[in-house]
Amino acid sequence: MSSENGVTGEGAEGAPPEQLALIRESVRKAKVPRAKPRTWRGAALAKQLPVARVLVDKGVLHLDRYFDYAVPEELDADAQPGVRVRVRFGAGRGRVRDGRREGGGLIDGFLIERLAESDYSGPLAALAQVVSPERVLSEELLGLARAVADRYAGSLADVLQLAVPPRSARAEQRPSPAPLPPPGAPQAGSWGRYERGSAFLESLATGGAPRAVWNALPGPEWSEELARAVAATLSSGRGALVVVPDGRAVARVDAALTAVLGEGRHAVLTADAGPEKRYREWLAVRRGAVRAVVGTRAAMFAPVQDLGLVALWDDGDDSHSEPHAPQPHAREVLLLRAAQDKCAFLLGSWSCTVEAAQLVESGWAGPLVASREQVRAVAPLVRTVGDQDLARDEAARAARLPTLAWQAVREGLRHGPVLVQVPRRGYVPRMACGNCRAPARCRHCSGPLEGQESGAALKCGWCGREEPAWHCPECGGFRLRAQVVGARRTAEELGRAFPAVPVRTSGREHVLDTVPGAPALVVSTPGAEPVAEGGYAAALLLDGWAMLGRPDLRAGEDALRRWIAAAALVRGQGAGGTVVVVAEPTLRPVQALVRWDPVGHAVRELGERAELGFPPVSRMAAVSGTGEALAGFLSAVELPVEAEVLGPVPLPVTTGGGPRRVGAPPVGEQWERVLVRVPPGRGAALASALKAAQAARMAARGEGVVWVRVDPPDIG
DNA sequence: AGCACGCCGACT
DNA sequence: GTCGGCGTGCTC
Repeated sequence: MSSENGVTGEGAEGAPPEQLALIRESVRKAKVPRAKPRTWRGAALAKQLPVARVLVDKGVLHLDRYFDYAVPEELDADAQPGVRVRVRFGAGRGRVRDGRREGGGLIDGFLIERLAESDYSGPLAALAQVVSPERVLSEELLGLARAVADRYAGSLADVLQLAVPPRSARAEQRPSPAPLPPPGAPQAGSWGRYERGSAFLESLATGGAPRAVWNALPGPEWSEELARAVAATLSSGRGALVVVPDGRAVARVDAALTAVLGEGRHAVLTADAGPEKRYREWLAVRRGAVRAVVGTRAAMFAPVQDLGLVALWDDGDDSHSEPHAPQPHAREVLLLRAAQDKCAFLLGSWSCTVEAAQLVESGWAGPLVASREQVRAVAPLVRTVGDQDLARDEAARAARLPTLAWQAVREGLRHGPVLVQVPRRGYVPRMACGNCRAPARCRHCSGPLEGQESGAALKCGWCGREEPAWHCPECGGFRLRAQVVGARRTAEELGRAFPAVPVRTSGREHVLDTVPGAPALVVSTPGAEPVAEGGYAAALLLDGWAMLGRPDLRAGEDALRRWIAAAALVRGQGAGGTVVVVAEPTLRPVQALVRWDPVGHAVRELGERAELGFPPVSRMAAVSGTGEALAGFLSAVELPVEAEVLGPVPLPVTTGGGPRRVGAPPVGEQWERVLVRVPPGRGAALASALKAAQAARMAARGEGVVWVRVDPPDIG
């Protein structure tokens, strides 16, 4: 070890650390060249490993650089890897005031590791404070955070902000309960309904790391099935983590875990628990007192010790997408965790995303599915009402309520509650074929065509090219129509049509958890459907057009997922359960609903995405900023050679007032956006290029900010 | 981002 | 000579 860089503990006999700055001050006055490293001669430093490598928590500024600090002797014991520290961080060589050296202000950081010496050639400042001896940042969590930062071209500090909850001293003071010994292996329960279900549980219980995409049968059993997978993993002596989309799902899995495991074996991590309780639960997990976790998306980082299983429910739900930078998706984070910890992976849903299908198609995960007979036995009968039916149906055109729907509701109400799903308001209409309703796409890059004012040319939402002579590649038609919105009124009319029956509503403001099994009309927006005791007798899914006409790539998948989520609450067709969907029966998502084949739908969708160069087969990133800032960024970034830049296109100007959209430019500023697309396998190269350019831009003080978003959710 | 350092023109 | 303009670059 070199005494040149000082921090070797060699100078313990000299001046106290505060005087270091004075020493350096006099050195400077003596005009010794500054390049020569000076020593911390005289500082009372830790005798072993006197250097602390620290991640300074200061936004995007540093982009994953560590800074070395000297460890004063009195902090030696507490300054362990993983603790929160405070350090002085600021410009210049520091001023001297009252005999103390003062850099910038005190800022927070994490102690990453202790070293014998630093590779930094200047003098080291001392750690100012160890905030608490609790080692919150484990090596695994750091590795995961780093992988997530790389995947999303974000900074480590940003990811750690998502991964480590704010400290609460009171929560730290309390001792966590003593860990319980592993439970015995559970029964397979209803996992026997799936072809390889029992084998999957067996593998978990014997320490294996199976990976599966699980297409769950409709009905309420899924939460118990998840709980049994957790129990099997615990019985192997390992920990397990379950991430679900919302508080209602957490409550279901929580109850199932209590039923299967008993009290005290699992923690619940949700954002709405309040900071102290949340940190207390998190600490119990970190300390190894609790080995099983269920929670919403922030729990994806839960520091479960000796992780044996990560499980995710309903990855198509967009609440799995973290809104804070760098906006990681729970599915991708859990994929990274499964790879890093070599643990089992379970991705379950009633429906199926293209990403899930890709995991199976690529061979990374196996399918966990029930036989067609099983599906037919538990799924409701699905019927459709398309345009032709509506055209023939004069009464329906007036009331917008088709006869078939009317009959299904009336018949259903004789046997129990009937669910009516109405879409939420607020999606942008885009252009589709007026004849067959296929979305109108750009012939160059397959982006969505956006309608201008009537008469004006169509323009691509991705590359900005005009389309002067569009015709439909599906049916040859060349009439366009904007997709229409609006359905709440239909439900109100429905309520008036059945005056003897109570109408209950469940939506954003007021979400019902369950409804009794008595006849009632239950009007709900997607995602807010209450569970009915004994299942709904029937469900009516209104305005499929609105759902399918949504601008983004996932319109079909999303519509199917929402329909299936509602239909999964309906009794099986053997028990008379019926679903009526008002949508064209020739459309692919509608057919998939009728056949109850979400996996087949996702597989076909995946094939198409591969052909068109869409994610998740290729990877995309969106970069946005003012025209000037964007141009500057694009001229500086060294993209992988395969990368394709689409655009720029102007973004809609954010207007003041009303709810601010996440990811929208500052109010009143005209921003532009490009999409960058790379082929399979080049995602990491793309992310690293974008990150490097961002970092260089910060250092060079480039004009204006650009936002980088890997896996943009709204690509048309 | 702050903040100090440094290399140029007008002042006691 | 030296006080201080803001252009550059660093922060352990």
